This record gives sequence, structure tokens and C-alpha cells, in this order.
Amino acid sequence: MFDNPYSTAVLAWYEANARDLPWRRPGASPWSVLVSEIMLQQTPVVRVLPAWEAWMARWPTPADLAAEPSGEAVRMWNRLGYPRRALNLHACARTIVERHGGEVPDSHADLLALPGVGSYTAAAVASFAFGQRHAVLDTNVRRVLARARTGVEYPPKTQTRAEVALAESLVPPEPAVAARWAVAVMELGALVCTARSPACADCPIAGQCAWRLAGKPPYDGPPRRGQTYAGTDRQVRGRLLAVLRESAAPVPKAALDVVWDEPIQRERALDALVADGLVDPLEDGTYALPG
DNA sequence: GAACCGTGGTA
DNA sequence: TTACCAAGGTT
Repeated sequence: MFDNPYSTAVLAWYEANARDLPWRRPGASPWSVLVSEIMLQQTPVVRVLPAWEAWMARWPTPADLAAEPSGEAVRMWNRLGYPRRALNLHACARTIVERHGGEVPDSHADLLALPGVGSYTAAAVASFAFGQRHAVLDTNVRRVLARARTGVEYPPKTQTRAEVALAESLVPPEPAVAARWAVAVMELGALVCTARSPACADCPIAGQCAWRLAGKPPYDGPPRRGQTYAGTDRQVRGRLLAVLRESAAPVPKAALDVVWDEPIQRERALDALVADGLVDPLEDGTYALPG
């Protein structure tokens, strides 16, 4: 087996250009890596940095978080978005304490069994925290491979088996090199091979990039539309939860009612938050973050 | 497989 | 201003 045709150039580029992110430092614990990966799901690094610092200062180990009510995790999550991730992280902490002796498991299968941990996050933690050999396929890597190998500007909207097979075919054989490759190619996508205006002049594999060599043909597939937000249940849920986050005490329903005029949608959103375990309806008719 | 799940920055 | 994008996962 040989390393892929990009690895030498990408690894050298990473050595010189990697960001100094706290969860990448030598002393970073597997727990701190897991926290970073959950926080980074669909969320930019610049917004995760302060949240991660505060989280790790308060709950340096899974046991520290597991000892708290889940609502404290939701409150600490603040406005990072997708607050069920806070619930997931809290459930991860309890599972890690109850089933793994308080240590983040190192096997891909055990990681995958944790709530909120899918194939990407399991591979990322196994690779970054434990130095294992896995294909780590996130949105950055998908874009790099689409361009360099497939010759198109953007990957398909949903991940395909062909993309997984391609990513797996490029993983260097040595675990330590594979782990380095995983973080390096991801960083290349984040800093150089970006979605909007890629900096091909700074790219270490520009000479081997199928898309650039084809003259950078523009994307011609179906519209890659993002979800609209204004007026959706998600916006209502966000407002409702914000009220509870900002209140130290349980709030009367009237305090929730004022955040959205339309009662049908408001009730539906509140019911969904309760069903999701993000809101606790108390017996006296008030509402609170879960205990 | 498509829809849903938050929030904020940028062009 | 609207639309897209940001280290995805679950149903």
C-alpha cells in the first residue's frame, strides 16, 4: 500500500498552516475532543471557541457533567444552535460514566452508540483523540474530494457511498499518518478549498485538482437551497427556549406566549420542545429547563 | 431519502 | 435583502 497522491503535499501544508485550536493541542483529552466535535456540528469554529472554553472549564470530565441536571447543559449551550446537542452531550456523559468507567470509549462502534454521535463524529474522535485509522468525511473533505478527484465544484447534497469509498481509498496505511491526513485535508477544505471563493493559488494540490484543471466549471446541478428560517417552528422553538435559558426560575406560560403571536404554531413548538426533553412542564403550570 | 433541527456571519 | 454556508444526526 502507498500513501495517496495528495498526502505528502497536504501534510506539509498542514504543518505550516494549521490553526492552533485548543482541542488539537497535545494535552487535549478525548472528552474535550468529543465536546468540540459535537459543538462543531453545523457550527463555525469562531463561535465554538468561547463555548468550548467555558464548557471545559466547568465540566472538565464526563463525570462532572453527568452529575448535573440536563437543563444545566442546555443553559450553558446558550445560543450555539441545535440545543438538542446539549442534551446529547449530557446523555453522552452519563453513558460514559455508567458504561465506560468515566472514560470516553476509543472504539468506533462504542462511539457510534453514543447519542448524537454519527459516522463522522465517531470517526473524528477515534482519529483525533485516539490516533486511529478511519476515513473522516465531513463537509470540508467532501468538497475537497469533489473538486480534486471528481472534478466538480460541489459534492452531492447528501453523502453517497461513492464518496465514502473514495475517502476510504485515500486513507494512508499507517494509523498515525492517517490521523494526520484526516485533520489536514479537513483543514485544507476549511481554509483554502472553501465553498464560496477557493484560494486555489494557495492550494498545495492545485496541480492535481481535477476541477481546476478542467477550468473550474461552475456547479450545474439542482439548487443547493438552504432551509428558510423566518416563520418556521425552529424560530419559535428558539425564542421559547431563550426565555427559559435566561430565567433562573421556572416561568409562567404567559412569559412564553408573548414570544409568538400565532397560537397554533406556538403550542406545537412548545409541545415539541417538551417531547424532545428540552423543556420541563411543571405541575403548577410553569415551565423550566429539564431537571 | 427528504425533512427537520438554531443561530449568526457574509456577499 | 435574500440566500448560502458553517467539523451532522435523527426520524
